[in-house]
Amino acid sequence: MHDPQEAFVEEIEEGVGRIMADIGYSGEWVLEVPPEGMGFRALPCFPLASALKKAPGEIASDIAGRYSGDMTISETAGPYVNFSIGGTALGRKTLECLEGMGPRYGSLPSTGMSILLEHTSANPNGPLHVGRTRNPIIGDTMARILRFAGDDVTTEYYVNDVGKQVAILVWGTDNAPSDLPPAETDKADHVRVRAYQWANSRMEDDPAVASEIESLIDGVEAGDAGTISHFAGIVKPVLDGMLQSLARLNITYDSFINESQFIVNGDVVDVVNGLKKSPIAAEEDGAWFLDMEGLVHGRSTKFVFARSSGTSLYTTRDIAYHKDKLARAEALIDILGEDHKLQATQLGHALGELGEERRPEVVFYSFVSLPEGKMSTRKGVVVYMDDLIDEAVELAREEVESRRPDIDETKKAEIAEAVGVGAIRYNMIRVQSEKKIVFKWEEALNFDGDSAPFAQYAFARASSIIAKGGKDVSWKVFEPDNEEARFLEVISRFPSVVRDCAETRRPYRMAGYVHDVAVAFNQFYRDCKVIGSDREEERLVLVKAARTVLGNGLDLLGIPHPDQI
RNA sequence: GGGCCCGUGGCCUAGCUGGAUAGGGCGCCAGCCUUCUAAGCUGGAUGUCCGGGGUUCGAAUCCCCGCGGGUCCGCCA
Repeated sequence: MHDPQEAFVEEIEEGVGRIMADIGYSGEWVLEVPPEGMGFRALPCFPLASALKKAPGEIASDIAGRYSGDMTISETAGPYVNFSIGGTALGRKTLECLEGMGPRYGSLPSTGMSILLEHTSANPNGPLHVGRTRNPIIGDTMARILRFAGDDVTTEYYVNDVGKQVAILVWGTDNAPSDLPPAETDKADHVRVRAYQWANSRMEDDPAVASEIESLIDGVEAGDAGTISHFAGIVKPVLDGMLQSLARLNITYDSFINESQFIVNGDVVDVVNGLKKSPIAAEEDGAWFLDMEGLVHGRSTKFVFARSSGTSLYTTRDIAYHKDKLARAEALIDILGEDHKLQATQLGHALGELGEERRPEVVFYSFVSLPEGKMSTRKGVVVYMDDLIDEAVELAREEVESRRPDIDETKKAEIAEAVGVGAIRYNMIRVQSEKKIVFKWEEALNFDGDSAPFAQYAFARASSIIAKGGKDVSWKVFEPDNEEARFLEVISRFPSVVRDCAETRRPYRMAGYVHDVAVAFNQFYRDCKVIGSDREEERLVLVKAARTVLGNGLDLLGIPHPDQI
């Protein structure tokens, strides 16, 4: 019902399993997806050779000879047994799933698992820059995929409203002269980052400023209500500005939680007291730490959780936050930059010391840098996300202007926005998260090939054919010809790709699949005339299938897909 | 000094639980718009899979040693 490939895979696995028992092989074996044109699944027989004391080729032909299935057939190919699906069974099965699932094709049944996924959580001290964009894009895409794969997901933004960066922002906002260079927009994140940058340079020059900022932090740490609400008043507009930019990328959150909460409600004190009881806890000059000798590597293995001054640390608050999250969901996923790797393992051990069995699962990503080096909001060496979006939308706007002079201005603007935003999201998600990205304008603004516009364009083509068909296309199961079956094979992979992305927590693979579908559809478009052909009704169903899968795939990537582009 | 991640044609990238000719994309060259949107399609050139050892019937994939890049090892966040 959900996955057209499932029944075939099961039949092959059962059949092969029986043969393995018959020939007395109890070792490992796996089915793999063979290269293009060699069937549906393959069984390499090399691993069986030494156990059975026979040549792989001989074993392969033996297994192929013994195999029998209702829907699948086997064939020897040297040391491999290749399994193929007889006739058009896969195509028909795919059409059946499409008919049964309709617009939800690709989604998986509910797992009943509640997942709290924390992402972004950027300090609210200025506009998001391109480097900070990778986190929300990975997080939001992951959330969309997990939901589609049946998990019950809540996304959360942990607002750092009490840290040093924010204190610098607050001091700057309170003390900045009125003649600071004005921002190019009136968005609060852009306006107030000027005060933040100014405060940073003042702090470096003047120790008195540094100590004023320190005392602000102490006020918050002490749980002083006045200081906390003063902070909140300054942070709120900045955070709103950041959220506005994220919303433009179709990224929103189910929940927000303030870091200050854990100071105010006493959770941090509980964590500190709990950790002090740990057998690996120790005191040194009035500060408390966990000695993680043997658990972590580096110059120091001490994990400090209480300062000699008695105030808490970011990491301690983070432990309190994770305990809180653990109480709210069955599983936790955090999206973090690779610079947080050590902290994540320290956090895990600390939770263990507090008697917590579960651990947050972490998806790490490497940084996005500029060709000239690291980005820094403080130094102003940045490409702001807002500027990148504006630039992408503007470029898309010029494209639309020259390609589609026929449509009205509102429509053009809508398409430009969709293409610009899509290009950015696609470009940021398509690469495996552990690879670093060097930001280059020409790549970020690429509208050809392996890009969002490529897939959006295919979607629009599909939409336009259906519109031209003139009537509602209803799903139906029919006998596909060769070209059609080839296309349906790509469509049949969607549910298993969703499962793979969700289970391995690798959202970037969805981008690759969407690209494959667009390529397959473009070929189908070239080879198979739809409107006016004698297979018009059947082919319209395939176009609808393409539109459904492309649409759902783009939704999973958070990329808009207008019907015309 | 130590830990973790990355290193694939000029550029970006998939493949990495070892297996059938290393997939894509950008760029380059040559074609295709009286045919459902050419942001498309077809064909072509371009690869010491960072280097060296090892394990194996077989290594881009596993192990060891290097090299290059990233990142971390604060009573900062």
